[in-house]
Amino acid sequence: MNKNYYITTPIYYPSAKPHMGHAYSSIIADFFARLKRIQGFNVYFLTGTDEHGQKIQRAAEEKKMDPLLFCDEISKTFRDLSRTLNLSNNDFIRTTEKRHSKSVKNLWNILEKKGEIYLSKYSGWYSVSDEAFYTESEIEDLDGVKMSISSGSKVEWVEEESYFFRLSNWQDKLIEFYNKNPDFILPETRKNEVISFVKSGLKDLSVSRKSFNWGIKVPSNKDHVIYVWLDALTNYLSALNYPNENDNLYKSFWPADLHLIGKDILRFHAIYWPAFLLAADIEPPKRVFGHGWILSGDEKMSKSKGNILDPLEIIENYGLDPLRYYLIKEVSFGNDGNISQEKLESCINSDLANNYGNLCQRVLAFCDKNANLKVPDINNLTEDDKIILDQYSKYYDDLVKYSDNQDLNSYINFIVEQLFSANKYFNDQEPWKKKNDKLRMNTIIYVALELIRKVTILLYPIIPSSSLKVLNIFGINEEKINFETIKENNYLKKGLKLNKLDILFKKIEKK
RNA sequence: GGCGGGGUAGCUCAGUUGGUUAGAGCGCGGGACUCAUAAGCCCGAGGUCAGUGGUUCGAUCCCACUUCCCGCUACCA
Repeated sequence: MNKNYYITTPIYYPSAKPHMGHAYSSIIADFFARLKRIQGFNVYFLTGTDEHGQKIQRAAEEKKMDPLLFCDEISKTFRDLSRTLNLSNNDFIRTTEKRHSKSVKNLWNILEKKGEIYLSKYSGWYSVSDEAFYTESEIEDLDGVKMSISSGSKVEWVEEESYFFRLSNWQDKLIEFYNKNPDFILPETRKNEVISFVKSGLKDLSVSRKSFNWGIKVPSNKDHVIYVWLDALTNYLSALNYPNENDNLYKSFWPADLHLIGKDILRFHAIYWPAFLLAADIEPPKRVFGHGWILSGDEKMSKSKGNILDPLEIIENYGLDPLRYYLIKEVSFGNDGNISQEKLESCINSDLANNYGNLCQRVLAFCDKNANLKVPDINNLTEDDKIILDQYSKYYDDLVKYSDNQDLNSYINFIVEQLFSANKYFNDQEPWKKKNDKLRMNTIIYVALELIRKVTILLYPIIPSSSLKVLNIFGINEEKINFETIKENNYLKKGLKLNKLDILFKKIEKK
């Protein structure tokens, strides 16, 4: 059985500072990376920055900066964000690195040698900011300025020699590939879009530019730089030391298990990328998941509307784990999600402080007062005890299935249910009325501690640092977290001295 | 214009391979308790499951049409 798992975020385009969308992609990817790790997988989790292209070149020129120095600066803000988000990434790749250009050139050479790339001429309306050509019908004239109708960005007439990738040859093979791999594109609705686009006919794709030079040079023709998307997508290979196919990383982790991306870059990942790879005789990734956008009050966040929720500000004010929890819980994964500060606060108070945090607190405090803060010796388990403890083994296979299907919402719904029932259990058993029945009281404490241990393991991928604080009371550190142990009902050994636990999540005072 | 997804409680969303009283969380009203971050637990109010028609013994779920929202895509200009 292959126990390796390779997951990637998009590499971010550093023309602007990080926003909530970047944070969301990264947090979700980190969730799956951590979840797979505690399930025993050897996980390779990659993120990074995409730094070539005309947009970057112009932005650097405006600041009178060397483009690489310009990228250094902004790439660093993304690297910092990874740390702020507590990402467990194994690598951070930049497309300006040598290992990357080597990899891209190699892929290019293979494609050229196989006749998949040819030199021709392109003319058309080009938008620098969109990095896309538009047909006459896709642009409009506003006061003498030509604009793209769809994106509203300025286009200019470009006529230049360009290399083309024979995408048109791959139409049928792509359809065949999608049919053979029905879960290659998720969610389903995105897959439908891609397939209908491919079926409507693919044109050869321009894969080089002569009009600027901030990029990787075409090996056989220094007048051209390689199209940013062919460049960028290859990062997923470069990080594994491609083209060294004998390298351990490459052998272990390619093809990628999951490219997690936003729906806006689906076409590149679900059409161009597998086409490039198939053409180069490289196995395509196993899955591309296009998640939705994070919206603020039903609208895309924008400066003019003043509804921007800046991830750094939110984290500063509320903490990282609450943001992670909120985004994972409240956004219906795959769909766009509306977020707001009010909802975040309500989520922190109800779910994290009152439900989970208080559960830990009440059980620990009770154990402290009545069992010297040690795992107590227990009596026989009652039916009630067993039923609640066994929920985890009962739904174990489902939980694994949710992990493999990126069914984030079912996964967290299970957790929330368990939190409610753990609180209910403690309530119904009324251990504070069992002063005359120490054994029963101890058993209730024991069961409650086990429940906290189990649910906290499930919570770890969502709120890693808070979960670790809780697992620490049992002496479980990050390396020891094992998903399978949620099936055990007697993991905690009697007499184990428990560590104290501070308040996990402070409630937000209502204004 | 074509294709796809969707319109379910005040809000955010589940769900139903068609079957007796349609679910959760939050919010709201009431109750009993006290180990706990005045947390937790119990009970309740609240929905013509977008509209109309059809198939069926029976439709929120299937079909047709209408309407609104979203995504992908085309054409005309």
